[in-house]
Amino acid sequence: MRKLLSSLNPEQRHAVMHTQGPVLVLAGAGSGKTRVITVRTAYLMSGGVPAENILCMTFTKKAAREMRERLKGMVGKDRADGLTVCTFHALCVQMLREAGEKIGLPKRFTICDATDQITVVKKVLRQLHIAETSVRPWDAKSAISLWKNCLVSPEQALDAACDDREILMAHAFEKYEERLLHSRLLDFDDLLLRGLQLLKEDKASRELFQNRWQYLMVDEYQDTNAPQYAIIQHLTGKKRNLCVVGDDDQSIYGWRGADVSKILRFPDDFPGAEIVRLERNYRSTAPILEAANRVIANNTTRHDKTLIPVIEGGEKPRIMQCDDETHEARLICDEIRLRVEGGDASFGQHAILFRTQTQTRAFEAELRSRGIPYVLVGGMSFFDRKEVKDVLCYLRLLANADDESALVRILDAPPRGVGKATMAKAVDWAIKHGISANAAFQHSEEAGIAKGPARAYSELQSSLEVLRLQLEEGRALTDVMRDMISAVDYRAEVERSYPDEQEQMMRWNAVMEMLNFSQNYERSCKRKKKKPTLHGFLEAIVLSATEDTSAEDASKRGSVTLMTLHAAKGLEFPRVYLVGLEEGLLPHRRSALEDSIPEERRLAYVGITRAERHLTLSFATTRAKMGKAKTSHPSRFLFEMTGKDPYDGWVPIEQSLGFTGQSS
DNA sequence: TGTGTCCGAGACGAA
DNA sequence: CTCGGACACA
Repeated sequence: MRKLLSSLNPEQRHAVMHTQGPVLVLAGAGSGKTRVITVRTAYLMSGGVPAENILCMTFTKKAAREMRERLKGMVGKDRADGLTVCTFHALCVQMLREAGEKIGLPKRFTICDATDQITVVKKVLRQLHIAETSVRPWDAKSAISLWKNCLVSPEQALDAACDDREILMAHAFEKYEERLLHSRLLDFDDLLLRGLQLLKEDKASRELFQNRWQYLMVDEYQDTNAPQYAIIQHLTGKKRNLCVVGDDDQSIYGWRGADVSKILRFPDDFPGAEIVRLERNYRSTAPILEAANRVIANNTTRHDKTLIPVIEGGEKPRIMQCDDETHEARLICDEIRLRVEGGDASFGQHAILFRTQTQTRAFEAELRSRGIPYVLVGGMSFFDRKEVKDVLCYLRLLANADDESALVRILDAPPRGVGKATMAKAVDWAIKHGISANAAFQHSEEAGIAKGPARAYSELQSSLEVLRLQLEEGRALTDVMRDMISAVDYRAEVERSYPDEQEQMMRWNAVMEMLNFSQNYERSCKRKKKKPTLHGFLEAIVLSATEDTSAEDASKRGSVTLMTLHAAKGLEFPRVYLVGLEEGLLPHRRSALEDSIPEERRLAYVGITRAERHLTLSFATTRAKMGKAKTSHPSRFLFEMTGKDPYDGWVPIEQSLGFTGQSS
């Protein structure tokens, strides 16, 4: 422990050793904020605080995983296992599973993801006779989510609506909530809202959890939104043992209702709070920090601070001009391969960061064709595959027969004689009577559902019912799942949809891979002496808390990391490629309309400050949009960074390859 | 009423 | 290029 403490600077040490009462750590990127949390946790434990009484909260699962890894290294695996290190959402699920019935939550709710939200939104838009051309489902989903994350009710949203579009979306919001309720679904935002409701309304639960988690730590506090903030308030009991760390320059979740002012208000919320500032950057070289400082200085409303480098020397960031996204990917992948083959670096030291998920495609193709190992973070690429989603939806239906959005998805995969006309009738009737579509099928005749489809539907449900009973009797999840796949004849769907035999094989392999997942889940439950349940399995997947991280991390160590800037926050890599620095992409096209250029700038800042030694910024002069090549212009952030026209300062492609630059 | 195919519009970020 | 909706056919 002494060794850990002596590795900190005086300010960090102060924050670590100030264990009683509220502490605010305000600091720039790379100044060791997260280190404060982890060492503080170890310090608390060395002082006799049981691991079970410590709660560390993060915003992304990646950050949670990373933090847990670091803690394992400090206090050992066994003691780290007792700690609660998770995202706000995972925390809420835990609380709700334990005590959700206290606030009247249905016992068997299912969590739904963004795709399901869109499904539900589409349905309510149709119900309200709103054309999808006037209100795009995706936009309505975002608006609803933002409302919920700002603790705005449908009524309040309607009151505050100032144009037709907002009125329509507010109406959709109201219906959306109804539909979710009847499907026994909770979306991600509900997890926070219900978690908060539980803490607020049920005194016993509140005291239970306050007592359990006597020491709270929150990473990236600048990203807390209203429900998360209120959850922290309620969990922090009279003892007020709360330590938050954050940086206003890294606030990148405005679209999720995060409010930077909360970090500034902390001393008012928690009078007597100890405030610690960390200003020295231990992560990056001076030239990289200079670029970061220059960009972020263009934001006007911020705490004026400059990152002070500890590491001296180092090479300047490079700017790379490319013809198009394929060229960009090719150059970067070639360079990575050269570096690794030359013994200069390992694959695991490289990260490729981008603004949008669609940018992954070109990189994945190039990496794969070179046989370079890579890990795609956050994109859930495996779970996004159609066949995997289908299987998951069957599982959801198994867990919750009322789950409408799962039902819609698999009803005709494979076709079984009940199609969308029937489904529409069932849903109409369900909406009219305030019940689920599943319940409406029980009243087929009244709902005007023809005999044939009605029978086909009940055949589906009864074959699922058999499996449900088997689960209740304790049959292993993986076995039930295997039977389910054959009971619904999913193989037929794979064969029907993909005439190409090789593709068929790949798709079917992915389905089989799901069985491995459930087996791993069962195994990890056994390790933790928990009972494996279908609900638990689905939650592990939707929250991506799949405990099989050791395998993932092992492979990651030797792999290039591909991720969005949002996912990259809190992480660091020796060699970073920040790609697609173009107007319309970073800053994103939408940000101009929403008046959120400063947030885009912070996003760029986050990207730059991930780099430890080498930073490469790239832009393409043309980029394919919707299958067509469009001209792109270099990002204003490149201009801000260099103080001159990007075209003037870029490193020619020839030089960016090979080993022309000095290496430190 | 269910299924197959063609065509047209379409992309932000995380849990 | 990739999804989902409309439309034609069974």
